[in-house]
Amino acid sequence: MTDQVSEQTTNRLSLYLRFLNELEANGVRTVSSKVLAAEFDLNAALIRKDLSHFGDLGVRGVGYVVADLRLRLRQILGLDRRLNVAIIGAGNLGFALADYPGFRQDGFRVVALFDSLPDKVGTRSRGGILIHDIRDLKRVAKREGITIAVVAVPSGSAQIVVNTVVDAGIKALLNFSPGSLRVPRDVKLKSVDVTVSLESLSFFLAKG
Amino acid sequence: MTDQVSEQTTNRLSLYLRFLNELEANGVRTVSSKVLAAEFDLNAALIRKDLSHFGDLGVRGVGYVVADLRLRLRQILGLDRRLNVAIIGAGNLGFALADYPGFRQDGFRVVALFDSLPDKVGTRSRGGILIHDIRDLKRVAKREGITIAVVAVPSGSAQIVVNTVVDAGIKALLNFSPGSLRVPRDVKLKSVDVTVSLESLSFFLAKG
DNA sequence: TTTTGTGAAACGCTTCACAGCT
DNA sequence: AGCTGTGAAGCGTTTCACAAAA
Repeated sequence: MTDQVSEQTTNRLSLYLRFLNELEANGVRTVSSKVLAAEFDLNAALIRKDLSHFGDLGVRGVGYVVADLRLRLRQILGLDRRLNVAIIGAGNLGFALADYPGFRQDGFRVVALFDSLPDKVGTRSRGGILIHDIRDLKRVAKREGITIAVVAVPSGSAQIVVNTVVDAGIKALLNFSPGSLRVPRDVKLKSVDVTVSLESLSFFLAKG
Repeated sequence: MTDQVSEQTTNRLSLYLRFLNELEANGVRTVSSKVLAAEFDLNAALIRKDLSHFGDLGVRGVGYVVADLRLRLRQILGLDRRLNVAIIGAGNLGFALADYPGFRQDGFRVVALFDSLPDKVGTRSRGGILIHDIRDLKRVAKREGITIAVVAVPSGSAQIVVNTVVDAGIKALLNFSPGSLRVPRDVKLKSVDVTVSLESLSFFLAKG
């Protein structure tokens, strides 16, 4: 078990977990790979393969016990502990993310905002998150136990900000700035590129 | 040419285009697949394959003429015309996206916000985008020539909103709400799931 | 009988390697 | 000589199909 798990598999584990949360809330006891497959428009064998990476989680003839699988997935995804998140960039997007209620549910806690503008430093988001000076990132990250940084700054300063984050010892980054960014191999960078997504939609429209 | 182009290829075309914009601004005349490959940490053959789907865009012994390739990519991606975008959900994220300056650059124009809350309808975003009643979506979409909708509403109302968007005749959707959504086969739905991204980072941290 | 777990087959994407053009 | 365009090989992911378990 736990050989090498692909990114696509881990992304799907997240989706399964979300659905299991719903099922448990609705009092559903067990669920089969077939039901999961229907929910996500996937092949049932794929779901069984995804889960089989982590041991024999199911029961033949029955399916998966919702409560057990849910707990196990939370463990696998590392959600069975607090994850403290910093948001870099106190612009519109940074504020929106800082106050996004979806995070709290899943064990993520936004504990600090960072910006370089003196006017912003010391003030708070609507939700009450304090804005720190980006120069204090390393110190605050240590003190607050920040393990994930969300980068929401203009593309011009993205690489410098990423370097600062890496230097602060943070190993996991979610980036919203457009453009190519470099990180050391032991650091994980995930990027959300809204322009790329929109242009992909435009391509779809253009080709009929 | 133009057989079946994968999503991954179209996503990369977007990246190439962004870099070509930079190169042209810097007065660079030609670029090779090798240079593009270095910029994006890809294999040069992959870049040539991506581009070869659309005809013989390069010159042997020389590379690609920056200005020509840039124009051709804009055409291929359908960016050689105005693309009018509606944002559904006038919350923090909706506002942030509505006023995001990156869109305007690429030919995307956010022409309307929509919400269901009477207090919001009739007011404007900081950037001046008018908030319409979601019930007027079909009418406004027709009038304004909206071809892309960005869905930024709470997950509970996402499917209903998506149905409304589809009913308004919009064929391309970018969704920011978590959860599975259904659209007809002739409609393209792209989803950005921030929770899935964060959980994927958490998995990375958890496994060391 | 139902449903999992899993080798083997199928598929799709990426890389290799080189012919062909400038 | 340099670089593209591309068939073939390589590789990773998904699907098939079935033995094994409840």
